[in-house]
Formats: sequence, structure tokens, C-alpha cells
Amino acid sequence: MSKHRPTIADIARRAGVSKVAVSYALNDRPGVSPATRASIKAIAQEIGWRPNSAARALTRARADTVGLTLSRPARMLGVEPFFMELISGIETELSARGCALLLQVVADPAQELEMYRRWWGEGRVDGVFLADVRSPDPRIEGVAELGMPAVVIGHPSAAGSLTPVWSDDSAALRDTLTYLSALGHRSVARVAGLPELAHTRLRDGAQREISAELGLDEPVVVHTDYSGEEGAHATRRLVSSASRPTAILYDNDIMAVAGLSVAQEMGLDVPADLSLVAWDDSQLSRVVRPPLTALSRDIPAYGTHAARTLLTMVADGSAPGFEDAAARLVPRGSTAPPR
Amino acid sequence: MSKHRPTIADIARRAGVSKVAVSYALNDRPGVSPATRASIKAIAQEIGWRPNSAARALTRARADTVGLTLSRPARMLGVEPFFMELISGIETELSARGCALLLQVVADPAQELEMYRRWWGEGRVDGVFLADVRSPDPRIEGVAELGMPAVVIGHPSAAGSLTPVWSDDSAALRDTLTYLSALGHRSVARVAGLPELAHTRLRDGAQREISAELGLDEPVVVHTDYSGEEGAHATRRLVSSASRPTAILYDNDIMAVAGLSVAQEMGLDVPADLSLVAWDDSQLSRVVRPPLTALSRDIPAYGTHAARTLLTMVADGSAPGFEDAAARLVPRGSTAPPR
DNA sequence: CACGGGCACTTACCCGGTTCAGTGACTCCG
DNA sequence: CGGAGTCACTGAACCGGGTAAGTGCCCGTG
Repeated sequence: MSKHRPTIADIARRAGVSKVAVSYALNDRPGVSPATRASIKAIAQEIGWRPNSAARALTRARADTVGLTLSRPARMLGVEPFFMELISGIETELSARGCALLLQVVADPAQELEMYRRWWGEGRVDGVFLADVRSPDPRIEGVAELGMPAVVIGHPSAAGSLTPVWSDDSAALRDTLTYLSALGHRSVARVAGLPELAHTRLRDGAQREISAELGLDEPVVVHTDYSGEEGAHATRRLVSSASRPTAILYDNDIMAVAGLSVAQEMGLDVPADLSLVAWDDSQLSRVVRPPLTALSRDIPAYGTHAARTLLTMVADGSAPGFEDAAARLVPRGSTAPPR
Repeated sequence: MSKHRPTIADIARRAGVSKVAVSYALNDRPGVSPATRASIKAIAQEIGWRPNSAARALTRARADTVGLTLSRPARMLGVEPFFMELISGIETELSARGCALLLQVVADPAQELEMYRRWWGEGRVDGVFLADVRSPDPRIEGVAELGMPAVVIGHPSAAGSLTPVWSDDSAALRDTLTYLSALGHRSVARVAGLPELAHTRLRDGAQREISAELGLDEPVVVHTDYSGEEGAHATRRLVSSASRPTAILYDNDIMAVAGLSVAQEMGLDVPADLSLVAWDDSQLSRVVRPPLTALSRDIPAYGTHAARTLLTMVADGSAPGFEDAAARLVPRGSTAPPR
């Protein structure tokens, strides 16, 4: 067993042809007879040849790799099923097209841009995803400047000149508030995520607007870091305030579970005294008692769409944005008419 | 702004020297005067030069990339904080050393080996991590055969000839059972993970052994797919069986939370009627009521150790295995003496 | 003042695969 | 039967870096 990995030169030697013939044969390009092609392919198969990705990248100026960076602390990331599901969906599409995913978890958003600069400069990636968009987000302009294909996972209004893949949070919010309003709720608070994230702002605005439309009270919104701890704390504050809401919407499910525990601990009956809704639906929502009414969406599919869009951009230089399905409200036991 | 990324040839032209001089200068190798070196570096900086990773990989036969594949379905992965935290820890070490992580989520273990073969054959990675080791696991021998540096994230007994990075589950289990035994429990069941995983088997064996040593009942172990649904179902079965256990240990926290809900729904008081312990401790354990007694470990640190070991292997050709700290039992409100 | 040695830098070639411009040999057709 | 056209294949150059082996120059030294 020779030490080095086989190259097309090895195949050429064995087949008694030049490496060019081998290259043509293996890439299914004209210029070699069917017989030669077959024998070359057989030899390649036999000695287990694989194209060296670096050599190929060098000539084609293609890395067959796209990048994704995430900048939340480890313990926050872990608890959010969102990212893992997103990544998983992204990879479904990528691996079907022979493309790899470079992942980087960094400490802060500034480092993300630096990472993108490096990846692009080094020719390591053909494009990137931008998640957790802030407003304003220096990455947007930075990436656009580099001329690097990029897909923003988030609303067009925050994507600048980049191509967005998003789902309509406003519609999901409308469904939810309409449903709660129909149940008779007038005061619906929200325990929101990081205020610097663009989608948090959008949800904040939409909630205010839709609440006004539906004739609900001006909503109280508490911002958190998405952790269970802050979710619990926010719930405690909301529930003990003078104008206690009759329903609370949480921006992720760990906070919703934390809120549920707090409410029950404080002697409130969920849903009779307090209705709860979780944004994003994982196993967690179904596992607690009562099971949580949730805004459910197919996150792997979301990732797949984002990947498909990015690959189109890489191939064609541009791609249309893509609006994914809005989250669907799944009523479960945590919502009911207020007492 | 020129279309193509700057190369050392561009720098050489500007500086009026050969590309070799530029290469020497930028790599801090002797052969250029301090003045020339400085001016070359200044030019490189100015035009934003970055070494092309493909070109570099081609000569050095180094990809500066390591790989990790995961083969659980998207919805399982998402809900397990373990992997995200592990990845995050891995990256802390990798990014400090200028190494990237190639991630691939695949459908089944056979595809993982195929992926490793491809990555290695294409020279895309310098080494890989193996997580979720099965017994037996074809990947172990497959990877060893390729001669590819690899670190097994799991117990040495399952790592074959590969280098393991592990933590002592047996010790953690001993602490837990000793603690429960001291509280007065005699019948401690376990809702375990996938039976085909090596670490599940190891835990099963250790639990039997330690239970016997401590004079506890022969433990009932129910295997699941780690989902909340199966955790709930297993709990229901255990609790309604004739020989109802007084304490249950869960192999992950989502199942523990599911178990807690089931127990409460069935009118049991946790911890008075039933004590619960979760293996692996995330925010989830602290957020529910009562908060769950858990086996806590520093998973990001675990990942960091694995990455460090792998990089050593890549650099030196081999590396000693590494035993990480065992999980620490953190008693919370879900455990108490049995009634 | 010739010679050895070190310095600063260059020429030539390599990595592995792709591309372009040939080059014979063979076929077809007027 | 001669010229055009096709086919199968090859040589050389290229991508962007890296390395080994020179080359020319200046210096110090005997």
C-alpha cells in the first residue's frame, strides 16, 4: 500500500495515456473513446482515486464549501434547537450537491465579519450564510463590499443588498394575536429575545401594530438573552405587575417552559389564569404539562431553502430571495379563554 | 477594485522582487533583508493579501481543516444541547490554531464512514472526530485503515486502535447511585439512550455492577431514542409497573423533563414519591419545578480537549488519549429520601 | 589581491488537476 | 484521389503558493 493518495498521473501511467486523457475521461468530457474512458474509470475505481479538492479548487477557483458563523455563547446555542435544525436542513441540500459546510462559533459579531473576510480572502468558501442579523449589522455591508455570495437568513428589510430567505413573522404574530383575541384576551405580553437582533425589532413593531388593529392593550414587551433564567425572571415580573397580562408569548421554547414553571410555582393555573404561547416548537413544548401552544415551523426546510438559494447565487452570480412558509399556530393545552 | 484576489505575484511585481522573495518575507524565513521584508509585508497588508488556502494545501498537503459528522435525525440533534456545546468547545481550540471545522449531518452511520473516506481521499481534512460510537462501529476500523488521524469522543474500550477522549461515566454513576442509596433508595431505574451506542452499553453494565455492590435492586433499564416522547412513555411504564422504582435516572435532560411532567400528571409528588436525576445538565434542568438534580459536566471543555488531542495527532502523528473530568452530581429539588 | 564565506535574491521545478492549442490518423465526399 | 473535417489523444502552460539549488555581490582575511 503506497503512502500517497493516488493522482490522475498514477491512473495515466497504468492506462498508458496522458493525464489529460484521464482528466477528460473522468469528467465525462469529449475527447476520449468510450473504450478508453471505461478502462480509465475502471482503474480510478480500482485504486480508489478521489479528486484532490485543493488542486481542483485552485484551477476552478471554487471551494465547493460554504460558510456559516454563529456568535452566541455556547450555552445559549446549545439550548436553542433552532440552529441545529437549521444546520441539519442546510446540509441536506449541500451534501446532495457535493458541497461542504464550514462552521465557526465565535464570541462576537465583529469576529464574524473578520472570519468571512478571511474565508473569502483565502478562497476557502464560495459563499456564506448570515444568521442572527442585527440592526444595523456591519456584516451586511462588509460582505456586500467583498462581492461574496451571501444569503441572509432573515427579513428583507434587514438584508440590505443581500439576498434574503425569510418567513413572515408578522403573519404568524397576526394568527397568534387573532387567536388569543378570539379567546377573549386583551392584554398579551411578550418575552422577547435579544433586542439588538433585527427580527426581535420586527416582531416588536408588528406586535404593537397588530395589537392596535385588534383593539388589544398596548403590549408589554420584555427583552431577554433567550435564556431560561431571564425567561423566568421576565415572567415573574410580568405576572406580579399591576397590569398583569392574561397571555404571554415567548420568543423561544426554553423561556416558555421557564415561564410555565414560574407561573405554576406562583400558584397560577395555566391556562385558566394565564395563557402561554411559545415561538418555535420543539419536543420541549409537547413534553411539559400542559403542553404548550406553539408557533411551529419546519426549520430544516428553512435551512434547505437557504442553502438552495446560496448555491444558486454561487452558480449564477445572483438568486431571487425566498419567502418560506410562515410559522403555523399549533394550539395545545397552554391557551384558553381568560378567567 | 480588481476582480481577482491578490496573489504573491502581485506583491512581487509591486515590490520589484521575485515571488520567492515575497514567500520568504511573508513566512518569516531568512533570505530577505529586514528592509525588503518590511516593505513586502506593508504591500501585502495594503492590498489585503491572504494566502490562498487551496494553493497552500496543495504544497503542504495540509488542509488546516478537521471534520465531524453526526448521524442523528435533525429533530433529535436539535434538542440535545450536548452537540452544540461540544462543537462550540471544539471550535474554541480550532479557531485559536487557525483550523476550520467541516461539519456534516448525515442520515446513518454507514454514510459517516463514506464521508470520512471522501474527505480524506480528497484531502479536505487532516483528521476527524468520531462521536456517538456504536458497538461494534465499522467507522473505527475504516478510519484506522485509512491511516487518518482521528479522535474518538468516547470510552477507550470502544475506540479500538484510535485515540480516545472520554470522561468516566462509571464514576459519575457511582456518585449518583451512592447518593441515592444514602437517601434510602433501593430501586433505581434508568431511562437510557440508544442501545446501539457504546456508551449506553457501558452505562448499562456499570449500573448493574454498582447497584449490586451497593446492595440495590437489580436495575430496570429502558432504552429509548433520546426523545421526549419515548422518555415520557418509558416513565409511564416504569411508574405503573408492579415494582415501581423510587428513583429514575435519565440519559438526557429532555427525557428527564418529560418524565417529570408524566410523574406530576399521574399525581406523583417529585421528589417525595419519585426522585429524578438527569444525565447532562442544561438550562432546562434548572428551569422546571422542581429543578432537576443533574450530572453536570463542562461539555465545551470536553470538546476543547478533543480538538487539542486531534491537532496534536495531526501535527505529531500520534497523541495520548485524554480522560476528562467525570460528570459532577449537582443535587437539586428532584431528589429526596423515598416516602 | 586572490579567495572563502555569507547575504540577498533568483531560477527552476513541484504539488494535482484543468485548459488550450495543437498533431497525427482516419473518414468522407466531390 | 486530394482536400476538408472529425476523432482520439498529447505537450505545454496555468492556478497560487512552496522548496532546493543556484547566482552575483560584498566583505573580511591571509
